[in-house]
Amino acid sequence: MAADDRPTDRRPHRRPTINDVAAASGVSRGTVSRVLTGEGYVSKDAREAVLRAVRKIGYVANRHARGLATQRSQTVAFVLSEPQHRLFEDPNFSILLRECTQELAAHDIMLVLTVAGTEADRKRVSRFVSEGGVDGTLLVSDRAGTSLVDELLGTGTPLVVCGRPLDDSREIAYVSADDRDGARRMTQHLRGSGRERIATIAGPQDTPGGRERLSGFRDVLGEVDERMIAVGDYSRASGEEQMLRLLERAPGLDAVFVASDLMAAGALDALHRSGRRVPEDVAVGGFDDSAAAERCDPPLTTIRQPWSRISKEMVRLLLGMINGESPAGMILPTTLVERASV
Amino acid sequence: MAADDRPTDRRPHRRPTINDVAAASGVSRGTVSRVLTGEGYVSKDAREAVLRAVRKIGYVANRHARGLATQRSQTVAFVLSEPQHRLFEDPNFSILLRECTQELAAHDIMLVLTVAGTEADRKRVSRFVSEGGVDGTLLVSDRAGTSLVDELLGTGTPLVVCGRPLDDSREIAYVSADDRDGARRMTQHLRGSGRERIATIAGPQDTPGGRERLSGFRDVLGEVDERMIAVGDYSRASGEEQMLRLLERAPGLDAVFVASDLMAAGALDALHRSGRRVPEDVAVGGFDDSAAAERCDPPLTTIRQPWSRISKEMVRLLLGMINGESPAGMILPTTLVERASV
DNA sequence: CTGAAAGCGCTTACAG
DNA sequence: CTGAAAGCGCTTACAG
Repeated sequence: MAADDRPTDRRPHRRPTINDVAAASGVSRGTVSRVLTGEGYVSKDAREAVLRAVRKIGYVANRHARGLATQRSQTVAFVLSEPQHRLFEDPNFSILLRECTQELAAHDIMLVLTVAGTEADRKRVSRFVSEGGVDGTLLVSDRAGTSLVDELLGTGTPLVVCGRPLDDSREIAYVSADDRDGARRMTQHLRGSGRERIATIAGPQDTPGGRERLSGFRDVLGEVDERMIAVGDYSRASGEEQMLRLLERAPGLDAVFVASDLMAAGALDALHRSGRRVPEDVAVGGFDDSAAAERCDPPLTTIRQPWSRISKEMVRLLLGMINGESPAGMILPTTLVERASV
Repeated sequence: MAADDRPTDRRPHRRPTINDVAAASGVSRGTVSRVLTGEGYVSKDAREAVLRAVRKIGYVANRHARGLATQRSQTVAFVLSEPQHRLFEDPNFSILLRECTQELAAHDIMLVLTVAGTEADRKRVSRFVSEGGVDGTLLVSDRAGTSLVDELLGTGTPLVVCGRPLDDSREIAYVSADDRDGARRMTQHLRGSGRERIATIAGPQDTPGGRERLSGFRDVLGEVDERMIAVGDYSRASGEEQMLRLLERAPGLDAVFVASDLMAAGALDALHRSGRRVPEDVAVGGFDDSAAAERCDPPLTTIRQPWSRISKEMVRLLLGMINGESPAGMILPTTLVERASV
């Protein structure tokens, strides 16, 4: 490559440092730092001179230098341990991410998202955290049982999990919707609408949500015929599939509680195809109140998770832990959203 | 809060440093660093002693210290400047993200994602980049005209944009599918199927893709009746809406090239509702080959963008620039995917 | 209110 | 092949 093949200003021109600011404003480095961090007393004159110099030379503090000196990165990781496609399917993640970003921004903390779908990803993420890249991490995962939680915990950095950890033997901070109570509510609602043969399509039984929602269902109905219980994997396709199985095993069912809206959408397809009218022949209750719920035909009666509140509490807990507080678990109430499927 | 309210090991126990490793392995700090970075010569004995010590005391290098010394963060940002919901709607982003993560991982570089939907977000992201938080950034945005590009460019850190920048007056690196040629291909395909009254629902005209695809359409048809041209905003709803407008203005149309699959899905709804059969009465061609394309009824004939290749080239360009190479633009070919809607 | 100095934990020529 | 030392760019007691 010829020398003049490279454009004029490609050479890595030196960024201004705090020394440049000090020189330009006629004060010491210490004083510059004090006005920038807002710590300690600085005279009005000095402050103004510094600020002017900063603006003039376009100074921005070096993140590594600051991090090294303060032992803080002012950054928090939002890690998604789900296989990636789920992130993009589930609108809940979107809300969670937005809310957490805003909440942290209010504390002048940067939020970076990392995806840890594969084992290699997980390794990289926990190394990133160990290295002090972030002050804490928010973990979003249904499979809280994976090694990631352990690795993250092992780094010694504060961790808050979204959703109830499967293994609660350790002292781990989390925020979760009250899945069990939500499931109870919906089941009661179905029964309250006069239904008597209520089935369920539960979520995966290796996830806390999957288990809790099934427990809630059982809480209300007591002893239930096992043929009325099917288990899906939260995907739309599995909702369809399991609905067909239920119809085969219990053609007379008149209601079904489906543990996620996405599966419920699949179940609706199956019901339509089998000639059932919803809600006339079969009532359908979902869970999540995702965007898909409204678009269903008929619009889905479902359980809303308080995502906004969940995000806020996650951030609050994490910031607390970063400042030395001990971890805690929080369970937040859900609400029933009535539409037309029951 | 009582003193014993805090659990036993909450105090921020000091992390081992390179000095601890040096002490434990009986060599100097310099030597430890050499084995860790892989630079310079180190005797086999020394290397093994160091590695043993590292493992024993669980040493992980401090990211800030290393970053300060090397002036590199070994991290790249993946910034999404779209309003967030789009990320979660568009499966293309998912692919792009996964591929970029993998590609960078091969170079031992961490990828962090940040969302810059609001103006405040954009400010925070560019500050993050200015501070040296990352060595370069991959920007995913259709509205490459926003201030974000300028701000990012202004930081002096390497930047590669996904999609062709609207304003190409600056020397900016980008990778894009050949939108114009893709649109040409599809239009030709529609004409090749015997259609004679071909309309289009274009994308937003303030996006490069929106413009290019319309240009491609025009390239093939030459002078076209402006009533055959509608403009949507890439959303499903707008596809439906614009299709209805087209049908009103040109009831005799027998084909429509829709600039995105999502809009095409909306257009299909409108066509069905108006009693048109697809493809018998009206042929529909999409763009993107998103997951939705296959699920359409009928499955959508569309243009596939080479996302995997795009990701690879973006990373390659970025790493090159980080190492001093000059920016470049790349345009990659698309392919026609035939399904049942034409 | 402010300067001088030590320190954060690494890397990297430079001698040897 | 390896140690001693300087340096990366900040922050923060400590004097004054």
